[in-house]
Amino acid sequence: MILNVDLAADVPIYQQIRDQVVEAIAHGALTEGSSLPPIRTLAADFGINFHTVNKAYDLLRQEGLIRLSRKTGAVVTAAAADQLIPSDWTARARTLLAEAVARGIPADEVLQACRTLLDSFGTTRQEDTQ
Amino acid sequence: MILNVDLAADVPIYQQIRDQVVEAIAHGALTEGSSLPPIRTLAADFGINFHTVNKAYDLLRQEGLIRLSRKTGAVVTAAAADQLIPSDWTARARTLLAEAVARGIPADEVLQACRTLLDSFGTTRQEDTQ
DNA sequence: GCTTTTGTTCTATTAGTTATAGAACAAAAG
DNA sequence: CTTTTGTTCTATAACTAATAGAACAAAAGC
Repeated sequence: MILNVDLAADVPIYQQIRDQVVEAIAHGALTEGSSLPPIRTLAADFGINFHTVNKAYDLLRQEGLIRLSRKTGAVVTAAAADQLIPSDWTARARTLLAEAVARGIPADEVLQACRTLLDSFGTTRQEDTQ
Repeated sequence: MILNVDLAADVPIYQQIRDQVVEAIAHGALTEGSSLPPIRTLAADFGINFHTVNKAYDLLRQEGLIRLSRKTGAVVTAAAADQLIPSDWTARARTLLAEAVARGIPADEVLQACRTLLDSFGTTRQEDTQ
């Protein structure tokens, strides 16, 4: 699990941590039962305050992606199978896809870019650790 | 052009305005040369401050989607053909798609949702105003 | 010419967010 | 009993979002 934070980016640090954990779960780099580092450890590694890491973990807990407890720390939960796509996700996707189309990028290119990204998530799972 | 703002939403008002204009351009409801309402008019319609609308329009101008001038107001610019997908767009798409996959939604369902959204952008253009 | 309309720019204030800091608590492992 | 861990509290500084008011400048319309 390699995380990076960019203190100068316009994305908040706690959001960057949250996003990278989400991507690691999608890639299969983090699976059910995987442990995340203790908040104080991760904060020390990044040279940031532990409250910032705590905020990122708390957000992931609210989203149901990890569970938190004393001593066992932060553990990735099982993804419930056959989930429905939440309407707020669709709304955010609509805005993001519209942005590309409004800029003049052909719809089929946008869809291909999505396909490529989704394909990249399937390539780092247990069976084919490359 | 019908715009709506939700004062209680966690998305900033100026961002909501910007997003809806982007989606209107993607749908073809706004095309090259279309005029947006004057900032004071739009602000009065929503019951918000004109500086907030000004911020949204300024953002759209920075993105190259509209051009602003006194008296002609805000006008939608032509989308440059054959644009490349910007890397920051890909990064945001990666995070959004990863979020769906991490929640247990199958990749093919996510891709189908993207396809459906992209298809919906093509249905309101000049040739087939339904 | 004068008024109106329009975007633009300036200062200012209030409320909320982000990140930091320090202290303390509580549960559980060793 | 100590250490490790998440959790909770107060506090502060810097930044963002939204509002408010004033004023400016260019161009249209009369």
